[in-house]
Amino acid sequence: MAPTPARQLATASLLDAAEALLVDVGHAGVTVRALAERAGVNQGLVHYYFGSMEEVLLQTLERFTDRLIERQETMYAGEEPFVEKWRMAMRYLTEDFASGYQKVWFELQAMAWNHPAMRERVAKVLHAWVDVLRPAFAGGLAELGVDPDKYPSDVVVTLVATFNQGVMLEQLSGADSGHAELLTWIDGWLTEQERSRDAGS
Amino acid sequence: MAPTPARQLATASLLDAAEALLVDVGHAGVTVRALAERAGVNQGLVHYYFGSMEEVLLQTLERFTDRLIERQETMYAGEEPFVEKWRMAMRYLTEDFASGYQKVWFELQAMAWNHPAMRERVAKVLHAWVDVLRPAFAGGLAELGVDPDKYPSDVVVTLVATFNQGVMLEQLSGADSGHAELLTWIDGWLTEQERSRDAGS
DNA sequence: GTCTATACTTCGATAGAC
DNA sequence: GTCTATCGAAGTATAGAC
Repeated sequence: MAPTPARQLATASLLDAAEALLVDVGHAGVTVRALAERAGVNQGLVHYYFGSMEEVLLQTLERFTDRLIERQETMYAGEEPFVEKWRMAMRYLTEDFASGYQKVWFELQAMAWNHPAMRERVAKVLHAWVDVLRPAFAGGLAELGVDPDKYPSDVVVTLVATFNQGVMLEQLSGADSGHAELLTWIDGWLTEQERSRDAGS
Repeated sequence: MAPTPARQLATASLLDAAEALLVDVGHAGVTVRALAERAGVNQGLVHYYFGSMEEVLLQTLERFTDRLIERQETMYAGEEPFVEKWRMAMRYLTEDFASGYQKVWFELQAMAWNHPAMRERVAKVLHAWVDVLRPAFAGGLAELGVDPDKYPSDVVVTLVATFNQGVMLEQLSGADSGHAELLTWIDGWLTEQERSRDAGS
């Protein structure tokens, strides 16, 4: 369909509303009626523009994960030193992301567990994440003087990516297993690596 | 109510059926009708014994997490050396647990994100997990000769607990970020620690 | 305790006026 | 494109026979 202004406005509002509902009441609460009310559009338009609720949810996942990947790429694309990027990513994980995106992301993942097409998309996002980390860490760890035989960059990347999912999940599930202390420890470890590298050069 | 044989049989069957449905179709598919059919009991009995669907789900969470905690405690309670326990836990995580419990556990967590009482219970389980790991790692890492100033046991515990959740989640979401390689690496690291400890004694 | 029948609600989806 | 009205399916829960 042509992206007429009306269409553009209505679909964007509905997708925004879908995300808002995921945050507030979870994916079970994303119904045609709730969606339309939240977006301030008529119920009939949900089917007029999307055809079905499933399509709304698929496009919500699509749009949201596009942004997720883009944000991740931007974070590691700058010219700052590697350690700064890592620190920024950790801060982002526990601050901005924790305050909303997190819930959207996990509700979408939960839907995907029982929906093959969504599942495939989620898997793609997780892989894309790792693909962004891989080159950044390969260069960054080497620059920090981390021994690649002792701590292979790909192993560290897997650990970091998996750990990230774990942190988000535990934040969402309401458990603090000591993440603040751990992230502080990582921060200290990074500082020490920098120090010993600078002293050695 | 008294735990009559009939009651015992029906409730256990229904809770078993609830777990089976969580695995097969997710928590949205756990309905009164599906539950009764799967358990082979009459629909009316669901309300007769539990009063409401919500109560069924609460008790499903309760019973399942009791088992989760118990299993975790058993795993670290034996007389085997610490490294053996850790290895066993890693194997359990990627083999037995991955083949069914995982889905139940995450569907229950997903329900809990939008349900305060369930959320509290999930948080308690995650904390109980860490509480089991803490003393085991405190003793185990020291015995392995890991420097507690460089790698504080509590930091390692947080990392392991959070990483575990991440592994389970990524397995469920269909992404292999390289967990096999990472777990192999950890295994090798443990072997090396053992070697250098034995050489030093 | 067990079972059937049914009341009541809410869901996704569609038809048709405007 | 927008809106109202409504259909049919599926959900929880309950009443009452057995």
